Amino acid sequence: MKEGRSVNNAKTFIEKEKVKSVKKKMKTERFFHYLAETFRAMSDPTRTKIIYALSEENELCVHDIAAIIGTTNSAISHQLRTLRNMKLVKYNKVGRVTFYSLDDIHINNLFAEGLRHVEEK
Amino acid sequence: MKEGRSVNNAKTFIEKEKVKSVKKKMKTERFFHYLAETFRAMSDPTRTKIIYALSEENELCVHDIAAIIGTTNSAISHQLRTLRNMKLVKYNKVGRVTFYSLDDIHINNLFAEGLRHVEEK
DNA sequence: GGAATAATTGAACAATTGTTCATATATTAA
DNA sequence: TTAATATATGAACAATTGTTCAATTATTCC
Repeated sequence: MKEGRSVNNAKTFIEKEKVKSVKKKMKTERFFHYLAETFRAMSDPTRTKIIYALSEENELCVHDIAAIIGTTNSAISHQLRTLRNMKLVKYNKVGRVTFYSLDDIHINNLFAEGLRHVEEK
Repeated sequence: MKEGRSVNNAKTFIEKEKVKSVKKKMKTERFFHYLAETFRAMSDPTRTKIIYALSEENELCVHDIAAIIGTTNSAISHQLRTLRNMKLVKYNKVGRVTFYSLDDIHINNLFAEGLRHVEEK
């Protein structure tokens, strides 16, 4: 029998034990902020397009990404900065061309899991 | 040898074949928007806390989530609506108490992949 | 019925976001 | 050196977001 769940003499239905137990397992404020920021980096259509393109082709320059998505180099460059800051992409400069790719296999996994979810909904 | 990559007579370094090939694989505008929205649903610290709490305890009422996180019922209720709209959580109403839980195993997987990424960075 | 509790909702507000446009920096070619 | 190309960046703008506060709805207890 779970405490607090059934009608009882308490003023509220708060399940104190559950609250206590989960509270103990909670991570730091900083952790949740960083986790949220990671998801946020993937939360814009332009950025999901960029990530998808990179997941298909592995390495692309700014100009090509803009051509694929059909927008300006500037918009792509701004978004790549966001992805760079959140360490979702890495880059390799060759002459005046910067080639971008997904940072590591974890990003591929995380993104693939999102793809799978959307494809199945 | 990759076309367009080495110095050539073209005016630009755009790799036309790559662009063409990735363009062909691109999903619809709608798909990328929905994918972005899914990640966006997980892109706020309060919401990552809610999802984390639900991943630890499986079923929690609004009041308990607010107690765990340390904020108001109203703020939690607003955020739960966002999560409900994006089908990340489902609910089960018992009397005047609404119990929330993660919608399906895919949400658990997606969130767990995010956790793993952050824990390893 | 009336009081209390749980949750939801709407309005309002500051804060953040993503794009565009113009400009700047860096590299290459002539 | 000068012109062209590739990318990056700063300012500005509308649009969106997350919280708070107050009010509302729904249910239970007396």
